Amino acid sequence: MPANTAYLDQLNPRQRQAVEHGVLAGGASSSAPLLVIAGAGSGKTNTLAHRVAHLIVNGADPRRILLLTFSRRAASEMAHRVERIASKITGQSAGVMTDALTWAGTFHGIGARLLRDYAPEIGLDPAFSIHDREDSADLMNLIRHELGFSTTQSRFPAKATCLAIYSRCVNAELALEEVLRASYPWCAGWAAELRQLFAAYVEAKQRQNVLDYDDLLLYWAQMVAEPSIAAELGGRFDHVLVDEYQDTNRLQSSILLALKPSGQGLTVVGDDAQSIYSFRAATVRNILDFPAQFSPQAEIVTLDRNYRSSQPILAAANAVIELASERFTKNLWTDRASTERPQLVAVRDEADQARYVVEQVLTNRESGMSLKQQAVLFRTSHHSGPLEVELTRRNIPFVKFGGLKFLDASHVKDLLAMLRFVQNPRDRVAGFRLMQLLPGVGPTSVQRVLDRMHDAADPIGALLEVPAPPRAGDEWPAFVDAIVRLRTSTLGWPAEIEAARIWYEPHLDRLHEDAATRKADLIQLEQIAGGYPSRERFLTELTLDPPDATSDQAGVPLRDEDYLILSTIHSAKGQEWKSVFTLNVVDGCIPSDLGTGTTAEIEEERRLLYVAMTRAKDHLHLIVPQRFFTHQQSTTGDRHVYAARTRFIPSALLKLFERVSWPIAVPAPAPAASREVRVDVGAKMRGMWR
DNA sequence: CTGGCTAAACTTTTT
DNA sequence: GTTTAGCCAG
Repeated sequence: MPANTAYLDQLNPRQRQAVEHGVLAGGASSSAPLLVIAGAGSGKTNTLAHRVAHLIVNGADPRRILLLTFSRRAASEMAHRVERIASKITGQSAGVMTDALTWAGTFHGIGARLLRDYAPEIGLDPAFSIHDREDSADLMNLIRHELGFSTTQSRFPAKATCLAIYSRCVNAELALEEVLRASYPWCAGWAAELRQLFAAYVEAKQRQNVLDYDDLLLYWAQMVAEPSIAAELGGRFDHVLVDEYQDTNRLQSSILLALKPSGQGLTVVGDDAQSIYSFRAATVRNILDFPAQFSPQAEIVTLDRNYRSSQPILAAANAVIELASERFTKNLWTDRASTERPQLVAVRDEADQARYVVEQVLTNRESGMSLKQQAVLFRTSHHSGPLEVELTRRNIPFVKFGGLKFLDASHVKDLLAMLRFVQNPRDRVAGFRLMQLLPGVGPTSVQRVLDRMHDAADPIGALLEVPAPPRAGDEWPAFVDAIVRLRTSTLGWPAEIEAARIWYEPHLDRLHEDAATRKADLIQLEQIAGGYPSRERFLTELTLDPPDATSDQAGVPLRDEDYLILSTIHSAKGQEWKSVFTLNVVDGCIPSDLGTGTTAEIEEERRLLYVAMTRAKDHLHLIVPQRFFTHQQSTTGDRHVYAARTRFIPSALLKLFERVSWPIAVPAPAPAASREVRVDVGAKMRGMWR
C-alpha cells in the first residue's frame, strides 16, 4: 500500500468498501465480482473514479483496465477524475498513468475498436463504415423498396419503425413475433414480410461492408461466443468496470459474461430507480440477476446517502419513487437541511411557463447564481420550443442538449456522405445520397451505377467506366474526378474535407435558398474535423459520439461564457445543478401520451420524473401549465386542452411541495366597451389596395 | 427518367 | 410542423 492513504478517509464507509473491494497490493484482485447499487447523488462517479485510481495506485496496469460508460462524455470525465485523484495520491502528475487508461468508452465505441482489431480473425473487412440511425433507416428503406413493400395495399410500417423493430429483436435477444406482440401490435400482420426484410437488410449490410449501431454489439457478442477469442479478450483486461448498469441490455450483459465468466475483476455500478432506457431494450434484470450469475456470488454494496439535494427535495423525490409498483432500492437520506420545499408552480399556459422560467432564472442570476448553475429539463425535445423563443428574445445565452443535432442537417449529411463514399465506395446509402445531388440524376440512374460498382471487384474502376447518366452533363465527370482525387490525394487530413466542400458548394448553392448559413455550418464541420487524426477516426467517432449540444457546434468561443442549460431528462442523467426547472409536469407530457400503453412504460415515466427531481441541489421548480394549445389538423383548427398535474404527484404528496400560482395577480383587463374606436386601421389597410 | 407538385400520414427518449 | 407516396409534365 502507498504511504498516503488520506484520500480514502474522505469517503464514507460504504464508498470506501466499494473502492477497496478485492484490491490487494500489486494490482491483483482475488475476490468475487462487485455490484454497487448507487442512488442518485450518492457519489457514484466519485466512488468509481476512486476505485479505478486505487487500483492503479496499487499496481494495476491502466492499459489492462476496461471502463465502460454510458456516453463518451462520461468516459472522459471519469478519466479526468481518476487522473486528479491519482496525482493527489502519488504527489506527482499522474498523466502518464491515466493516458494509459485507453480502454475507457461506451460499449459501442469500444466494440468498434475491438472489431477493427479482430476483423481479420472474424471474416470482417477492417475498413467497415458505421451507419448512424438515419443511415440505417435509409438502407432499410432501399431494401423495403426493392422487395416491393412500399407499394402494398395497406401501408407497410415506415422505415424508422422497421429499424426500431429490428433493433429491439437484436438488443433484447427476443424473437420477432415476441417483439411484435409486446411492442408493435399494429405491425403483427407483417411478421413474414418483416422477417424477409431483415434478412435482406443483414445481407445488404455485409455486401456493403457497413455496420449499424446494433452490429457493434452483436458482432462483439458473436465474436466472444467463440471460446478461444473470449478467453484471449477477457485475458487482455484485469479489471472490467461498468457504469450505469441499469441502462444496459441483454446483449451487453452477455458480452460481459463472456469476457469474465467467473466475474473475477468485474465491477458494475447502477441504480434501478434511475432506469430510463428500456425503449432501447435496457433491462433492470441485468442488475437484479447480476449477483447470482457467479459463484461465489457478487458482493453488493449499497450507497444510499445523498450528498446532492436538500432534505425537502429528497423527501419529495423519495415520495414520488415510493409509489412505484416495484422497487428494489431503499430511500435515500441526507443531512443537508433546508426550509425550502420544492415548488409546484401553476401557470396559465406554455407561454407563461417560458416567462416564469426566464424571470426566475434572471432573479437567481442577480442574486449571484450563474446561468450555468441552473438548468431547465423536459420530457421531449420540442417542449422547450416556447422557452427557446423567449430566451432568444431576452438575449439569454443557452445550450440545448438532446433533440435535433447538428449532424442531422441535410447539408452536413451530404458532405459526410461524400467522405464516407470515398472511404468505402460500397456504402450504398452514401452513394445514393451523394449522386442524387447532381442535376439530372435520380434514383434510377444511381441504382444502375451502384449496381455496376457492386458487381465489380474494383468499385472505383467500375465508377470510372460506367456510362454517365444521360442528363448529368459536365457534373458527372467532375463528380467522378473529385472522388478519385480524394481517394488518391496526398492532401492529408483535414485538408481533404475542404476539398470535398469545394466540390459540394456549387450544388449547395443550386439546391438551397439559404446556402450562406449552411456554408457556415460546413466550415464549422471542418473545424471539428481538425480535432481528429484521420478521416476514418473522424467518421467513426462522429457517428458514435455526435456533438450532442449546440455548444459543440458553436465551438470554443462559448465555452468560457455563461449560459443556461436546456436538456431532455434523458440527457441530464448523471448531472446536477443548484437550481432545476422541470417543464410540463402534466399528464400527457410526464407520463408522455405515447408511453402509457403498459404498466412497465408508465413506471419508466415515473422514474423519469424521479431522475429530473434528483438533479436539483437547492432549488427545484416543477411547472404545471393549465392549458395547452394543440396544433393538430383538427377540423376546427387550433384548440386548447386543459391538462392535469402529473399522476405521479397525487394529492397525498402535495404537502411536500410549496404550491405557487404565477403570475401572482392577473390584472383585470379594461372592459372593451369602455374604449372607443379612434381609428379603423383595418379599413385603411383595405383601402391601400383599392 | 427526373423533378416538381399534391395529398395524406405521423409525431419520445439515444448509442 | 414534417416526411412520404403517388401523380404528371417535360
